[in-house]
Amino acid sequence: MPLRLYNTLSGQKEEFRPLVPGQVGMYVCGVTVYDYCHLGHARANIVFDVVYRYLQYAGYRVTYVRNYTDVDDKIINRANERGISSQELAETFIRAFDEDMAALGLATPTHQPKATEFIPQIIALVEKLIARGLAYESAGDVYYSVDKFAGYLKLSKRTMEEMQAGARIAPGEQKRNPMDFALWKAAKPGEPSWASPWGAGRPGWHIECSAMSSTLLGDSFDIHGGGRDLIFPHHENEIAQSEGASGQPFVRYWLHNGFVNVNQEKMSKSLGNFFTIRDILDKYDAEVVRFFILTAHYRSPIDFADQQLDEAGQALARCYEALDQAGRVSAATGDGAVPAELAEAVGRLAELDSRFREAMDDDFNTAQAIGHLFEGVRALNRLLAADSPDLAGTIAAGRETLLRLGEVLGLFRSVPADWLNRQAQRRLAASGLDAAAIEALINERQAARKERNFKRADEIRDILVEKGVLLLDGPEGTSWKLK
RNA sequence: GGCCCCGUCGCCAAGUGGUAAGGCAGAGGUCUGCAAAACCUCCAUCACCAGUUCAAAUCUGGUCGGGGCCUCCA
Repeated sequence: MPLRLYNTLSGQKEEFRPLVPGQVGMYVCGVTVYDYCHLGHARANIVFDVVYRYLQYAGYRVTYVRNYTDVDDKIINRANERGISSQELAETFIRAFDEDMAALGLATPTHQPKATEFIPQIIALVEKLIARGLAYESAGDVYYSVDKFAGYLKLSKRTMEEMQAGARIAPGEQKRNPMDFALWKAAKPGEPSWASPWGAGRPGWHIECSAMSSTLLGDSFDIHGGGRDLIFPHHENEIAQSEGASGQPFVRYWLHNGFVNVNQEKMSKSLGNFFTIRDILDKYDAEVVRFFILTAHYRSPIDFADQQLDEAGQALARCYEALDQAGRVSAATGDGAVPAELAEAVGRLAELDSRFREAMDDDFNTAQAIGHLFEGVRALNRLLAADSPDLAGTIAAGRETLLRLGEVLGLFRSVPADWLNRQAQRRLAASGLDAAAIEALINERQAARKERNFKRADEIRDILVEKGVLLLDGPEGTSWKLK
């Protein structure tokens, strides 16, 4: 079954046919580096990380470009507030972004260009747009003349009339049409600037992406991604710039991820209801965050709530428990015979890869793919419960499959026992309980059990249960975990 | 105001014409001295109304409810 993906441009799912068979060029709008990233950035980047991983798993050679926009009004303003240079500010937050993405387990893109490294290409692009009559200079600024580009608003599917209401001309701007947008801004005192044919200045917002994508991927490429909120104006303007300059179709497939909501409302800086990635990773395991994000389809909104993250942690633990158990099964010694009642479970595991691909081929339906992984986990647990040496080979193969598919989603990448242990530590720290005191009670209970004083043993269990501590009696003694 | 999206079990969430995946929580059972984990069994007719169709959660119209975009934003 071919890969199908939802193209914002056409408004429907389409079969994916890359420009060059077997290869994919993909550009994702990164961040404007003026602050720490929030959960919304985490979602966008995780979603496209999975797209990147899956395309590779499906056999494509992928060139993945994710940019840093490191020159912009917001950066300049923030830098001025802090009394540092915008370059210094940008570098600080580029570093922070890199750390956050690494913490979330993202694969590194093929290229991570910075806008300020592409100033010559940006200037050349603006010159080309002027030469083609699509842009005009006005008092040191250069604006894109949107009514000269026939395809304008084809991505956001609006009309100029609909947009006019919200269009504004900011003080100091010399636009012919309120909808025109700046390609180049004349330098004001104290701003970073570069020499250009129109005097000292700096790029406008959208142009850097057109310049970087065409340089690194060509005038036409396969996939362009970003958050929904970038559809207008950012991506619309990119299309106008890139297609206006090259005369070629810019992007074949536009992919946009949905928002992260908090209490049913969009999380955004203007509403002040955002959580930074750092805030979240302080409280939750990075893989739990990734898992949570991938349990919803990428185009749907997701509502962030503690309860959801806790449940995601429980669910992920179920996977790691099974992987841990499966990893402990010693090498096959039997003849590999499968009892009839386990044939279904074995079949599940055998089909897992194709089911997973089927889900992912349907517009990267990670929610469904994860559903299949859980069926795999159950099947694996069934085989483990049978406790038969004959099944060791099958269990090992099933475990390998789960790990391989998990890797495509960026999941199951820890040593299971380590992950489970880390979770336990994290919860213990959060609970404020004293591990030594718990251990002491466990020792007392062990002594009681030895004397077959089950009354006292159960009392101790009850005491600990009340504190949220569960005792686990195993062949190698008693361990414990938090409820 | 214009345009658009959504409303599926207690919670989360797939499914977009052929009779409801999965996770969490819950109930019963197996296992266990007792527990936990695991396994087995059970647990929804898809906001409402009216249509189209042999057949609708899935299509059409309407009602109610929630959200987004139109301005910087993943």
